[in-house]
Amino acid sequence: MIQAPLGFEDHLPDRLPVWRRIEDAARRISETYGYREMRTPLMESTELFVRSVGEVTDIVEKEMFTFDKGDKDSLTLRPELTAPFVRACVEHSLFKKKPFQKLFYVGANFRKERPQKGRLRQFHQFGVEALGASDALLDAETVLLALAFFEAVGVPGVRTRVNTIGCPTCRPAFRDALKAHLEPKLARFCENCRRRFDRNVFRVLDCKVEGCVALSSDAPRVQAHLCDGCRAHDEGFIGALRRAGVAFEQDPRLVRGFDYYTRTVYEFRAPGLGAQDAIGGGGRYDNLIAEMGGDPAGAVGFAVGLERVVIALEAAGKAPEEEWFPTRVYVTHIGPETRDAAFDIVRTLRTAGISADMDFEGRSLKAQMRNANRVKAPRVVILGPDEMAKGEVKVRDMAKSAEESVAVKDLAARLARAEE
RNA sequence: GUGGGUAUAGCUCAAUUGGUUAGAGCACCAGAUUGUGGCUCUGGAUGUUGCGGGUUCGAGCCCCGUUACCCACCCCA
Repeated sequence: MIQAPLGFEDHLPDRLPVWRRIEDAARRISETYGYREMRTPLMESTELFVRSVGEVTDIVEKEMFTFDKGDKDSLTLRPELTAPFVRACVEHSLFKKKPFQKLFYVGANFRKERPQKGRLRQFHQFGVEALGASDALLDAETVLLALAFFEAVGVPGVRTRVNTIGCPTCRPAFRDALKAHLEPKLARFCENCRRRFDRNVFRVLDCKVEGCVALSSDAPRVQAHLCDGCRAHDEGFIGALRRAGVAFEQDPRLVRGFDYYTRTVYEFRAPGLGAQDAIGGGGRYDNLIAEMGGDPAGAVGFAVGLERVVIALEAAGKAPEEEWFPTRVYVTHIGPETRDAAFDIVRTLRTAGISADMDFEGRSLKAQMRNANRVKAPRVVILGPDEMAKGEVKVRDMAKSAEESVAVKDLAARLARAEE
């Protein structure tokens, strides 16, 4: 038996209503906040992610699905959508047309990691990007939008953590101070932290190992090293959240994995997700547009993991298995001589915009009725030899168990009325 | 890449200390007076017990290997 590749999942019909609910909410909320949907290719030049996400990140080092390795035209299945969005805006000169763009996406991403709960190789994200402006109110707007989305789909218990990580002006000094502070006691940190020390020292602050948390508890804080611009920005962001009445936690240990983040970073966690409890995350990336060849301009955005939203909903008992039945009228037939006529009726109803279906397996009337009931069709048309001889059919109201005779030529109009 | 766990019907799970034709519920199919759904009743089909080897008179059960999946580490949504 051939099965789906590791970390790739089918979305069977019974599971789809949950996904539709989530995607509909994402679109509705985004548009309420003034964001427009954009779609970009599933593949991009490998170079795009190497330059944006960062050469020494896990994603670029070992998690990309890359084709034509080494080739100049090397392509990679997108591991995230921020960089592609910036690329598309620059490529199509959207910023010339309008320097400020508010865009959102719902789509698939790919990372070649070991799957576990809440982590797949093909996963789906909903995200928004406010590109071309540096107002701290936008950082707050994106947080509010994400929270409105969680509220709309019904994810309970979302906790918001925020932090600032400075900018290229002030971050180097903080990094040096952090390194200087940690270096003397490096040997007492866990193996991972010792590795992080060289790769991305800020991640040491994110370590969950108790010993490391204790060891770094008196480490220097970003706040003490922020430049004036970053400090003012952070205050603007925090102030806006406070005025909006958002419950959030300022966490100096919060850091982000991608190179392009500057200033504001934030993360949403939800219960029930297992080890991967981040349901969404985002922040500001003020240098990415320039790096992609656009005129320097700020941007901010987030991404939400939709599989994790589904898990959170399931954990909260809010994602019951639903079945989606579109058929409104089920047309039964008795004997082969009425089958063609039944198909004609189905065709007519569909043309009139009424969702209709019939049996194609040559089953008994009883079986056809059972099937009509199973697909929850509110009405059943019964066409037997007797009815056909009179040029009429019986229309059965399944809920009322009542039947009436209707001339075939009046059927579409009669059922259209019943649908209203 | 590393560690741990699991593997029996379409699904969820049973199967005495190793012992006969591996069972149940749900789902599926067919019936229960002529051409009529749900509820009920009756009947029916369905398995290479993941795969390969070993021990044994005898293996779903014990041993070894292998594969797949799950969870976790790393990192991230």
